[in-house]
Amino acid sequence: MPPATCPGGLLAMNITQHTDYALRLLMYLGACPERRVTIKEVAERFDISRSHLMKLVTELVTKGFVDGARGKGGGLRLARAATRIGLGDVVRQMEPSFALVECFGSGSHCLLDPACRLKGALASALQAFLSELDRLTLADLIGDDGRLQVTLGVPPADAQAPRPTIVIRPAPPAG
Amino acid sequence: MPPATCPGGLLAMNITQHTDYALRLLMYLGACPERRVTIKEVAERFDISRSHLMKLVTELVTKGFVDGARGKGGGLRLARAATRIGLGDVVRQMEPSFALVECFGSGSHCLLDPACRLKGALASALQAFLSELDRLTLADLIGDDGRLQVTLGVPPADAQAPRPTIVIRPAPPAG
DNA sequence: TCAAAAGATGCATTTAATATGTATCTTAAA
DNA sequence: TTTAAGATACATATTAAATGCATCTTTTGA
Repeated sequence: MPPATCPGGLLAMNITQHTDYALRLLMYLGACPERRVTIKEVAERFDISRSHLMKLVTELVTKGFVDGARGKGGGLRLARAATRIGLGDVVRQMEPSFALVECFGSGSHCLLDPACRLKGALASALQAFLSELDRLTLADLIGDDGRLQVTLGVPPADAQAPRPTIVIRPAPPAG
Repeated sequence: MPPATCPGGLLAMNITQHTDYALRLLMYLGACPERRVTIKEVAERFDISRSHLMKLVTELVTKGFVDGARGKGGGLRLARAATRIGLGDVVRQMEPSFALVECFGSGSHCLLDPACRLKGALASALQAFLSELDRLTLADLIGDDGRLQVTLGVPPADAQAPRPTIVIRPAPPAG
């Protein structure tokens, strides 16, 4: 008799820092919709490596969440309005294993196998998880009271990126 | 200004093989409630290493799901009826990061921080996940039609462990 | 009381996923 | 045509998960 293992194992349910940062980046971009934000800026703000963030950005661009522009004056911005970016979609796209849940729905052969009631149970729980996220969009995370901008430390909407050529620093960096 | 990171990162939502096997083991034990099952038997049946399974068993015993007996004639069985083992509880106990969700409920300081609306959103989604699992017990996974026994390849209820050493055991102390 | 069967414990190793870093290339605006 | 940006590719480091091995303890039954 073959071992009673389930082919392919169970659900690899996993929200990694990858998705974590993806959502934060989207929040950051949504918090300053009037300009393009550079990867460098976000990397410093989030205190993660630029190259690391770069991969994430590339992925978000590929998947249609972010619009990136190269060259001088380039940078990132949301590819569409924050109200049209569903949290469930982001998670599903960033964590490929989550998208697999769909195949557990009706019609899957695994539900017919009594040993796979376990899979079915976990799959429906995962559906509940995603459904809850589907109720929210990026706009819900951002809010409209400007408090997120303060927390993230993004410059207010009217202050353009201050890039003075002649800098006078009265207080030397005490570090 | 300090980096806009969230202390402790986000939720590390993660169902590992650890929990996977834990649930399967419990299903196996629930499928043959009339006898003690040895770790060796289950390890062979699931085709995983004995030592690996051993650690899992120790944990399940510590957490009160499994009753293990040492010595000759020892083995494992469920610590209580399958109807009284909730799937949500198992997941919460086996994946410590899941239990942390509770602290995101009302009263947590993080919900007051607008930047942490993200945490709140994920936390409520995770609650939905666990609530869905809370609706089921181990008994629901096992069923009562004996099909799981066939799938797992456990001996049927009336056929005692075939160890023909010419032992005549009229009524083994089932407690 | 001793031997064998079982679980318990501790540690070392392997493996795989994540995360990070470096270098180079491409694009586009000033 | 220089410079500021993102894109790509590859190498490395870090960490968690999984596995394996050796040894100890408990308990039963001969």
